[in-house]
Amino acid sequence: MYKSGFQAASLDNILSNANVTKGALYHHFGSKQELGYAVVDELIREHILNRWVRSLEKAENPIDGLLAILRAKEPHPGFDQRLGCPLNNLAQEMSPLDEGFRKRLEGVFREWRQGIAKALRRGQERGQVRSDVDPLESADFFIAALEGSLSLAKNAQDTDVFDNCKAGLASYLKGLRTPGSS
Amino acid sequence: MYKSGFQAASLDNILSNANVTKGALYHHFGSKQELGYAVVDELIREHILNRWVRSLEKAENPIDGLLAILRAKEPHPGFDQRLGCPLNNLAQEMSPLDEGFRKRLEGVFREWRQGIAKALRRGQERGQVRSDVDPLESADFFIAALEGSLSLAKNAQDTDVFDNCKAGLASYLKGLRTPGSS
DNA sequence: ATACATGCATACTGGTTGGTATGTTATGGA
DNA sequence: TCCATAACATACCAACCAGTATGCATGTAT
Repeated sequence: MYKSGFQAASLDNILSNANVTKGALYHHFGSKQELGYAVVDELIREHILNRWVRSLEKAENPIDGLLAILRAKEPHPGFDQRLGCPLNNLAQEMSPLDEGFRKRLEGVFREWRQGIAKALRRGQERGQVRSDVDPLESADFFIAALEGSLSLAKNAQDTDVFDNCKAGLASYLKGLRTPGSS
Repeated sequence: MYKSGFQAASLDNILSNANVTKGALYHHFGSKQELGYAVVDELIREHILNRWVRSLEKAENPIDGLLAILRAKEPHPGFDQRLGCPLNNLAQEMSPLDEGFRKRLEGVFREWRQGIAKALRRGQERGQVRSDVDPLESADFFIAALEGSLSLAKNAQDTDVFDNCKAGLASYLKGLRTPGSS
């Protein structure tokens, strides 16, 4: 139940949905908190790395790569558009309350950011990305704008808002290209 | 306690922090939910309207107005930077769970968006904003990027991230200006 | 002064939560 | 085959939650 948030999702609910009993859970995890940490480390982090970092390492052009991920933003199991981004959801909820969560989630954000920045830097070396672009700054802004777009879309339930935001994101990315390169 | 979220903030806690007893609360509100609705309608909505809509109506140049609000984003009582934006916090938490919350919060977002779009349109009439800009699209993207920036900053506890995002936001806004106008 | 409603305080309740104690089954080594 | 341990299941508990019942002031109209 990553619809109602971590705190509001009761263990009994989680357990019955997963067809697991409480004994089994507490045999593997010491507390609900530990379970949450494992979800961050093994599910959310893996998803971000797969989708944004590893995929960009193979891309020939970072900007085309980012645009492609953006376009394909729908079809991923368990990542419903109307429920927002699990990484940001958890971060918003738990960061002010639990330093362990905050540190883990911050780490994921940092890996994400570094992955994009690295790809942009490679793009600069290849002459695909404008040389006056600060890769880290652009990565931060891109992630912020994307997460914000997902947040608004989650709230609005209206595709218009998200389409507008996606258009804005796409044109931001295109503005990073070296002028005249496609 | 708008640090722990609406659900996690227990009534007993809220009441003791406000030096109010349960009898007094339930004399004025029928439920915790009603109290939450009132907070949205009378505190959060008012704040957004004051800061973003009414202030832009008076501005001579919408882009300068937005930049000024952005620069002054700190000193407002009750709106701690490290706790994020109350509007977005509540929206993230409650929108998927309570349609009443969602509708109210969506309304606030819509008024915000319309306020910015209207200001941009006025700027276009005055030749301050590029005429090929879609005001609604730009307003959506700006709000999304801003909320995303606040989210990341809340999580990172690191001013660098927010500074990067603010720089991105500012340069986005400046890109909306009519070329050669200031 | 009395009657009555409004505004507030306090004590309590039924239900839910994370967590635990204890019991049962499966597994694998000797 | 036997037994120790890991893997699970079930029943229970104390703490906490939103909400309520009841009591007590205070103000006001008659």
